[in-house]
Order: sequence, then structure tokens, then C-alpha cells
Amino acid sequence: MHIPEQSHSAVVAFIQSMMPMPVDKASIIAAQFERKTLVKHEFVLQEGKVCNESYFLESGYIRAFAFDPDGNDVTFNIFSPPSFVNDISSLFRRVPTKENLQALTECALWTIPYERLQANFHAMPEFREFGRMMLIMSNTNLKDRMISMIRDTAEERYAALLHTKPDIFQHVPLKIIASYLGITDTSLSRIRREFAQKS
Amino acid sequence: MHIPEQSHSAVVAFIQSMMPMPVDKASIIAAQFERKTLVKHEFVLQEGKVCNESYFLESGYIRAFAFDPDGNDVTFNIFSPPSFVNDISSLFRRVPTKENLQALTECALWTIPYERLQANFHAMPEFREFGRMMLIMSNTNLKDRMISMIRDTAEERYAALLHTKPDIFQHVPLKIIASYLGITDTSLSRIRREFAQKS
DNA sequence: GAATCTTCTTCGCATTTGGCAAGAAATCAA
DNA sequence: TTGATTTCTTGCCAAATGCGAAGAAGATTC
Repeated sequence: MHIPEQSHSAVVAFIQSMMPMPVDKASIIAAQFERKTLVKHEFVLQEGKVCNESYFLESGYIRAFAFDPDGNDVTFNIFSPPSFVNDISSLFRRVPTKENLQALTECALWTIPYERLQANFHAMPEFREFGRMMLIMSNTNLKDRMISMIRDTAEERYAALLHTKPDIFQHVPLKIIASYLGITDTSLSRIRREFAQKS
Repeated sequence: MHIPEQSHSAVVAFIQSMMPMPVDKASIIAAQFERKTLVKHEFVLQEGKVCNESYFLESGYIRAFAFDPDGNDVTFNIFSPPSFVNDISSLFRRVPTKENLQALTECALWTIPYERLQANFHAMPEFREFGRMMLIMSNTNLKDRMISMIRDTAEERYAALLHTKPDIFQHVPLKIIASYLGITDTSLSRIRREFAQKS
């Protein structure tokens, strides 16, 4: 797959969708990001290191995972474009991360280093507000997912994912999706079979 | 139970623990909060309303819950003092909340209305940084809990809660704790029996 | 193209969890 | 105190999930 060079337009559009503002303001923010590409399986962040960059994912798929005490790998997030990919805790608290960020496919990213992020937060109120909205939206998403883990059955979570992010089923192995849903690949396979019969 | 009138000192101490700063700065922030008490079962926030206040819980216990499609009530958070109690999504995005916040015991709160919060964010950099840290910590906590839901067994989650927040078992019905752990009260009862035998 | 590796499904069985109901124990209210 | 309500535990059985292993299908590498 070939990833063409592109302008910052995807970044601008996403910033505006998260935090409505004039296009010129959004462009100034977007211009602070630099383009980067990843090959399949490349790591963006590794356990134990302090996260020094914020990322915007323009194309491709990335997962966040860690190892449990038995050495099994547990995926707790799958990022699909367009979205921001951040380890908020490590990035802003400057502590070593507990997670690995790995490209599941070839990816196109836009990155901004921590220092520049901070400098812009202080210098530009719009940038600061945008950063705040990033935190708020991350919070909203995490809470919604946690409520779903408590309240919904595995099949309901599968159906919801199929509805909200159908594209990941084309690009991400089911084993990883199963882990993200909090079940084994065996169980997901069963759920898919029964789900297909109902429809 | 009698809740004595108190100074802002608990608020000051908690702000400093979250975001290190000189005591005089923390005091200025804390002074913006007003004291409020709740009787048992009183609601702080109800589904459908926009959350207009941020709360600091000085004493007592509060739960966040919602109803699932079958009308069952699902508790997804239990707040124990000292801590901030916020519906970040509703408060900062100004959208109707999906959750109910209810006092499980008599409570002492410190509250600050949304407008004053915003005004202070703009006027005081320290207040703004404190608010940012609130968002970041909430994020960290939510993610840790979500990872635990994926990775850990119900018994492991129970053991972790017993270790990190033993006090809630003295003040919160097991039925609610079970819901928070993502299991039924029946299952929690079994886990407790088996857990006690091991120890 | 052939060999290798990964992914996905399926099977059988054990374990965990849920749902319902009953009853004991504790708490609350009059 | 007394009666009513809530909380907690337990038993029984059904459903959901995990585990290990095996094999088919697909993808990757050389």
C-alpha cells in the first residue's frame, strides 16, 4: 500500500470537528504537527518509556496493548482514523507509560512533541482550549466504554463495535478485536456465528 | 451522624496533593468552593439535566448510576472522600448527563458553579492547571479501571478494591459494589465466600 | 511455488457467572 | 418494641465464557 504525501487538511478538519473555530485558527494549530509514517508492526511507544509526543492518526490502524502477569498480550484500545492517539497519563504527567502503541497496518501520522505542545498551550488560548477538549472527549469515550463493559453483554459490545467502527473488522485481526472487547478469540468466534444466524 | 462545620482545609490539602503548589495559591482556589451537605439518598445530579457544578467530597459516599434498557440500575462509580465528583462530559460540554449522582450516606461537599469555574480558569493560571490535572487524573483512573475490566477476573477486581478502598465495604451495600465491579450481587457473595476461605 | 507462519473456527470439557427464588440477618421506621 | 423493608447469602440450574488442542484457511516470506 502506498501512502501519498498530503497537506495538513485532515488535521485541520478534525480539529474543527472537535472544537469549532475559524479555519485560520485551526490551520495555525495544525501547522504545528509534522508528518510521519509507520510500517506495519512498528512501535510508536513502548512500555516503560515516557511518552514525548501527541499523535494524530490520518490513516491506518494502531493498537494499545500491555502484557498481563501471565505474559498474555491484552489490547485495550484500537485507534482508527481520523483520531488522536495519546497516552494522556504518560504525556502530561511525565511518568513512564504502561502501554505499547503499535501500528497494525501501515500508518500516516501527524506528531507534535511535548515541549511544543506545552509552549503552544501557554501561547495560544485556542490551542489550549483544543487541548482541553481532547482531554474531555477522551474522558467521555473512556467512561462510555467502561459503562458498556459493566452493563452490556459481550454480544452487545460486539454488535455496537460492528455498528460504530465496521472498518476495523477489515483491517484488524479478530484476536485483537476480541481482546479489546474483553473476551477470547474463541468466544468472539462463537458470538459471530450466532450473530450471523440471527441476521 | 453529625457533620460538623469545617474550614476549607480539606479542599486545600487535596488540591495540593493533586497539583503541588504553594499553600496560599491553593487556598485562593479552595476559597471559591462553598460548603453543602446532603442527606442519605439525596440526589446531586439527575439524568437528563446539564451538570452545573463541580464537587469536592469531603465526607460520605456518593454513587454514579444509570438504568439499563430493562430498568435495572447499574452503578458505575463509587466516590469516597477525599475526592472530586464530576460529570466531566456534562459539565464541560454542556450536554444533558446520562448519569445520576446520589448520596449513599450523609455527605459533606464543597461546590463551585460552572460559571465561576470557567471565570477562574481564565483569570488564574494555577486554577487552570489544577483543572487540567483534574481531567488528566480522571482519565488515568478511567483507563486503569477499563484495563482492569478487560484483563482481570471478577475475583481480582474484588481483591483490588478491598485493598485500595477498604472503607467502602463499611458504608456501601454489597449490591452496589457488585454492580460497580461488573457482576451480580449473587456472584460477589460467592467470590467473598471463596476469598475468605483462602485467607 | 513451496514452506512457514498467522489467523480463524470448531470441539469437548471445566469454570464462571447469571437468573430466580427462598430464607436469614440486618436495618429502618412508626 | 414491632413490623416492614432492605441486604446478604445460598441453592439450583441454565447460559456464557475460558482453555487447550486441532485443523482449515489465509497471508507472508524466501
